[in-house]
Amino acid sequence: MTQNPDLLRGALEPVVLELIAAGASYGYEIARAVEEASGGELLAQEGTLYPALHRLEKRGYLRAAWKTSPEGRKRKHYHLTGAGRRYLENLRTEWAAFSRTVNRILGIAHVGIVCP
Amino acid sequence: MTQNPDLLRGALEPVVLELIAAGASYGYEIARAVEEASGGELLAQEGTLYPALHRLEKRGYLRAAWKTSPEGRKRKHYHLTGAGRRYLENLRTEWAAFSRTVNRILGIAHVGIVCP
DNA sequence: CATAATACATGGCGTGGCAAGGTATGTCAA
DNA sequence: TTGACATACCTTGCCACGCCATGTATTATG
Repeated sequence: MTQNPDLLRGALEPVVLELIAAGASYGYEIARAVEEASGGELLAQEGTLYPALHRLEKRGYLRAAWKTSPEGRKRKHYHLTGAGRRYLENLRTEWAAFSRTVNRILGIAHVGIVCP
Repeated sequence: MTQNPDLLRGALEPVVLELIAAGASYGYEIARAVEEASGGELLAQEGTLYPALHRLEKRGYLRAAWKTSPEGRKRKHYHLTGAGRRYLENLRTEWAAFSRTVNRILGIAHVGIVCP
């Protein structure tokens, strides 16, 4: 697991938004999705994730709604707004360019189409 | 140019160390090297770079020596220590794993050997 | 002689991850 | 039943660090 907090700072937003776009809906589920999607490499601590969701909501990229699960648990469900989808697309582009640049400088394998 | 400070946080150290390992030596030169190596994508502001160099020196990854250029300017030249080389290698590995994971989640092109 | 480029440095601001702690409910085994 | 555990939300304080602004010198240039 990556234990350097500074790495997560640049990637948490796009990852969270991406997973919500992919169907993860409420906080606890999103936290699990981050772990699972990263093969345990990424960990979104609760004290990190919940404030992040609130920020994204406040900025208009997410909308939230309280619902009750079949088992009777209250959950706050998030979904992307239109602005959120556009923002995610921007973050994706930004991250792709950035990681490509850093990889190149660090001499890490080229980002490219994998041989068929 | 990436204008998101949070991205730089996770990558500044490895990039700076890498460029010093590649021959960049003093602050001003390193700042230029960051710009040039990234094709203008990355920018190490002086208020960011100098403290970063001081931190790396304090942690024992860099050693510094004042010299005077042929034109008579004072420059603080840095070079990697043994620990610095090992640290850079760790950072490289960490970054490679991290960026690979995030790229996969964001659905960005696979990292792999480019077709010959 | 003024302006720009070179070269170093620092202080205050704001952001945000993390540790720690808090509240509440459902499930399940002993 | 009770106690432990998973689920599910939240917040506060700490600290690290990038950025902006500013300061100080020296050399080069027009």
